[in-house]
Amino acid sequence: MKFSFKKARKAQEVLKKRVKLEPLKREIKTVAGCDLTFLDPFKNPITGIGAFIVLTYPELKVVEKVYEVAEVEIPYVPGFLAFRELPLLIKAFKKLKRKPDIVFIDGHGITHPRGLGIAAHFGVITGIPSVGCAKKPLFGEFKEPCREAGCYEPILHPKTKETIGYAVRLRKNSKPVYISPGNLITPEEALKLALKTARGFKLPEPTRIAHNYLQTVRKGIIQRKLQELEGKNGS
DNA sequence: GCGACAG
DNA sequence: ATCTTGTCGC
Repeated sequence: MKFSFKKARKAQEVLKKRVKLEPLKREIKTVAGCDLTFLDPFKNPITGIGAFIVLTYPELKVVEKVYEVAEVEIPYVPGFLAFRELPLLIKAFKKLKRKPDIVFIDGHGITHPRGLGIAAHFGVITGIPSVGCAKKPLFGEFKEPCREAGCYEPILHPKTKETIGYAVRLRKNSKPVYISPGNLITPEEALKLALKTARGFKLPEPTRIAHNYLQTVRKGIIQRKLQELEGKNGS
């Protein structure tokens, strides 16, 4: 059965009704970051690797890391990233022994054409508060933040003019990141959390550490494959 | 109709 | 979603 983007769109419209932009209910003690890459990202983006890391908050010390490998079936189409990446990310998430109080996801939360980017989608199906952190804008209107670290500008919904997220500069002269609530958090709380988990890099720590960890895992898997191949050939 | 388009 | 190398700004 072929994947239907028409049905996926319908699913997003239904799930969007379950997004709650309400203040956090619990004190944040742990923050997770996650990321997904492929063994061969540009030539053959099929074998995916998904990773989750858990950090203490506000100290930002790593307390757990997990990863999972699986074939990714659905192609990437802007606006439908969740259908491609969420199945593997959820698999990795289930391996965590300590469930985090909140999760940072690579990609948008509600700053999405149908209000349900991957971070909002994750938050709705897991019931865990989530924040979207994207490296490129997708939806909404905003002004360029000033060049200093900590500068930000609201991202406004084109029709309602409501604040749905923030373009935030976490490092001086770096490109901004695009922060928006996924679920069970307000735009202002998402902004505050992004600023408080920044450590002078372009990306907030949960996202940055998850990305670094995944790079290490990916290189390890490639090395291991090369070693196996070498043993067979006796070269 | 055209351009833009998270990872 | 990657890698490598060089260059530039802070």
